Amino acid sequence: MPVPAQDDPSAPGLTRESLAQAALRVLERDGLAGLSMRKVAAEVGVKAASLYWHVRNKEELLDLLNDELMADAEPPPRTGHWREQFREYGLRHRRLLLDKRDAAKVVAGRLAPGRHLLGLMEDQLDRLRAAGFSDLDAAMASYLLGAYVQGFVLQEQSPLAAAEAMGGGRREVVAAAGERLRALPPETYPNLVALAGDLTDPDMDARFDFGLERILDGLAVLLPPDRR
Amino acid sequence: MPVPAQDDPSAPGLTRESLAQAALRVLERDGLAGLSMRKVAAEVGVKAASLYWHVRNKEELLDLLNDELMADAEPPPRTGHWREQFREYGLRHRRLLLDKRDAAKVVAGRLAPGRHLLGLMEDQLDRLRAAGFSDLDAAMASYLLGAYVQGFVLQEQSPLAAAEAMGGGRREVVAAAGERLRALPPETYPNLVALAGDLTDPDMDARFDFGLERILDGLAVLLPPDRR
DNA sequence: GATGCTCCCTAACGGCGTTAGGGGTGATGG
DNA sequence: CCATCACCCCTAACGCCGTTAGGGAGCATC
Repeated sequence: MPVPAQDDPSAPGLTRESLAQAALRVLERDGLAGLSMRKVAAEVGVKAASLYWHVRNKEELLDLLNDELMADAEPPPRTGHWREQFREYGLRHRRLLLDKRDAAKVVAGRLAPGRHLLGLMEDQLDRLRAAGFSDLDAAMASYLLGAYVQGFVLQEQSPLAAAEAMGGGRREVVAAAGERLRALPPETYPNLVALAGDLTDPDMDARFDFGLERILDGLAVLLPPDRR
Repeated sequence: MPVPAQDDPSAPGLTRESLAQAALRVLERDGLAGLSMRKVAAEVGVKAASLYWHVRNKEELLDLLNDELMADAEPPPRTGHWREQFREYGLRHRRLLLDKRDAAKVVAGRLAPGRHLLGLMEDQLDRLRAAGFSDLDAAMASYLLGAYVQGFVLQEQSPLAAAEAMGGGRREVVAAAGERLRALPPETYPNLVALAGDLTDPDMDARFDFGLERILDGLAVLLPPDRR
């Protein structure tokens, strides 16, 4: 059988980019735990060992995937108050991580920023400085927002992972967590029992907004009053 | 809750707790990627299959490890301003995740809180309510702090993972990241180039404090002026 | 026609999580 | 005193994984 795979007539041979896109398809289908070199290879009609011609190892492929995840990101419109723009950055970043399956886990603890993210950081820093933040404050604020979004989405998606492990959807898992809190002995955990409803409120949008507004309020303090 | 003796692998029977402690030792020695059922079993002088008598699967062992990581946590002294106490909570949480290798990755995206963390949450909520926060705000604030700390430490530890992959220590990796930023084309990335020093400042304590103070400022706004 | 580069292959290594099924040990109870 | 049975660990194996060694086909260059 000397005939090579026929799957894509426009295929220009494998590229690092086409590998990243294939990895993204596997990620959305099988999740991060199901993403293997063999599956990515099969996705592009090739055997696993062939990937190592284009990529040093799996870690490097995940770096490419990391950048690919940011490919769709678009900076918010450059109009209105800095606060509005910065908030929109946070909202879009979260939305991006939520949209692709396990995206937060892929991004988590990865150092290399990748071209797409670099562009976003550049733009964000530019706006922060224009808003009146000092160089150091702008750098710190950017890092702060990134840490919050990443930590939040990571926690946000954890019930989803638990949901597919056992039966049931996301809502059932969260409701079960609430029941577990309510079932605690009230004499040793009075606050957890009393606040079980608030702690397991499934409206994650509102919860994210809460933290985002707190951060925005905290950052505003750094500006001279006339620029807040 | 039985508390068995310290690590004598042969004398006592295995318990879930001794497994958690063994897993913690393997984690500190080999990191999360090197933590396997076979190694944990060897750590307690047993074969891998035997673990499945005490634990449903690896995921459940990681849940135990997650709780074990929180075992040393102590709530801050209950004196002084709420702000001081809440800040201390953040500092201690970060310190805990930094102290044990890969702790942030173990905790990341894990749903089950575990006994130790439940106790801390209970205490933290109690203080927030005592400080004057509404039930909902207290729950939200607790979640906000958790998300920030987790996201921050996860990013903070990523250069460390990269450092052990290639040669060099943490500082060299961070310095190399700074050089990479400085080497970008200044006409398309003027802000990244200009702020390279601030963005890769290795003083992570200061960077963490910055975000923490912003969050505290943001939370203070929610209180009536006389309780801030 | 030979050389050498590119890009994919087969085959294999050691390690992984997990399961099936078996054996020994000690308490229980007839 | 012996049968039973729950407990706890074992061997062996399955199918998956990341990664490497070495080979071969196609193609451009000399």
